[in-house]
Amino acid sequence: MPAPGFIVTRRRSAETTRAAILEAARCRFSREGYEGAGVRDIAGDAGVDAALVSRYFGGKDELFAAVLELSAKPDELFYGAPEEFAARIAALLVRDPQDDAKMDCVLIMLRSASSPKAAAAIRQFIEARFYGPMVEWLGCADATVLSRLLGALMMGMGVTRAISPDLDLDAAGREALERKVEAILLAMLRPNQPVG
Amino acid sequence: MPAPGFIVTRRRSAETTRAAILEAARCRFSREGYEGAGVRDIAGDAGVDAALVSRYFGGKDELFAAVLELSAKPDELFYGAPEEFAARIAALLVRDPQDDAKMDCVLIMLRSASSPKAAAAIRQFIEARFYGPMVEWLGCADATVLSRLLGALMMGMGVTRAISPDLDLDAAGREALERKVEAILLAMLRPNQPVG
DNA sequence: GCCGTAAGTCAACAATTGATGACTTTTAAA
DNA sequence: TTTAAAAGTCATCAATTGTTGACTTACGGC
Repeated sequence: MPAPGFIVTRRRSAETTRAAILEAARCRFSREGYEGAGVRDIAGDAGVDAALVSRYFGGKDELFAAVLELSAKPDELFYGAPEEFAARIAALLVRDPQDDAKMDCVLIMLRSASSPKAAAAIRQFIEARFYGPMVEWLGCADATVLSRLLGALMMGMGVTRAISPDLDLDAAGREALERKVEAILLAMLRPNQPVG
Repeated sequence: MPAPGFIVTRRRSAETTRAAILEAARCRFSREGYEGAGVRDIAGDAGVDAALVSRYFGGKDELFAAVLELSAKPDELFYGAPEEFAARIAALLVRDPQDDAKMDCVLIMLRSASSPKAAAAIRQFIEARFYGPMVEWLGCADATVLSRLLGALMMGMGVTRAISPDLDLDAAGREALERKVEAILLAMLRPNQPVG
């Protein structure tokens, strides 16, 4: 806490502010999408001038691509045995707080999918960093087809929670939904077993 | 085809142009979302001046709400026995052309969910015209919870096809995916039967 | 045929957007 | 301490947004 009359100011460092902009952009993009998030808002959150965004990243497009690259952590999603995967992802989709960074890439994708400017970056990112690792983890013959099904449920839950974070359910309802999501995920991975 | 020197012009009618604006707006909103679709674009598609949008509907917000109200045809989605429902919806989600009006409400919802301006209208619409009829059709005890699961898969497929209409699959892959979606839908509705 | 009114057009508005170049401040090496 | 480059700020640009008011055109009852 500085004495009265003094102000706290961050030490000037290109790397630090670059990271601050990236973090603020990740937050804004995941909440408001590519179109909705303004460069001034992002810069404001990062505590820097809006001009620095264009300076450091070349433009909003490149910033968006950089955020996608940053928030791409598929190894945090696709691993483990089917049972463990189903339980973990179900908890992530239903229970986890919305601002959890793990789901950010999904949120960013779906919130920006309708923007023509972001579409190119989105498509490339999805294929390389979402479906790709998913298919590799699945490993089975129809992995590509199956990945669309899995991805749809994950993105769909993302949309649903984006619209209303508590899913318009009480605690018991969310608990029940988490069980259902877990069962369905497992059913997708093991098509020959009952869901119940 | 009019002779050279003559132009075709629509007969002046408030009702007709109102409908034309609504149709153009439905199309644009479902493709570009609330923020992405401009009033000038919509008016251009409808073949009228942009000023008429504000004139007839009061503003972009009200136009959006009117489009939601227009494209709300839940009775075209939620009916039939589980087997028939699963087959029909699977075809709709995987096979149908993207510009089919039946899925427009889903597309509009997900493409505009991130816009604060449209969020209020979206939430109200979803509850009243999507989850409501779905829960009523389901009829079972945990219908509300189940509706979130069903809705998530439907919206997720919508997002997926919004990003790449052909799902990045060949014809055989789409056929296989449609079977999988059908099986999963049925599994959601009948949790005690195997998926295979 | 005339004319009031509804329907449509046009120009312009204020606000916001992303981006740029000139300028000032800080930093760290010499 | 000096100084040159890096880092940050500011004012401003051009484009686009939704919206409004004044104007012009076309329709239908008299």
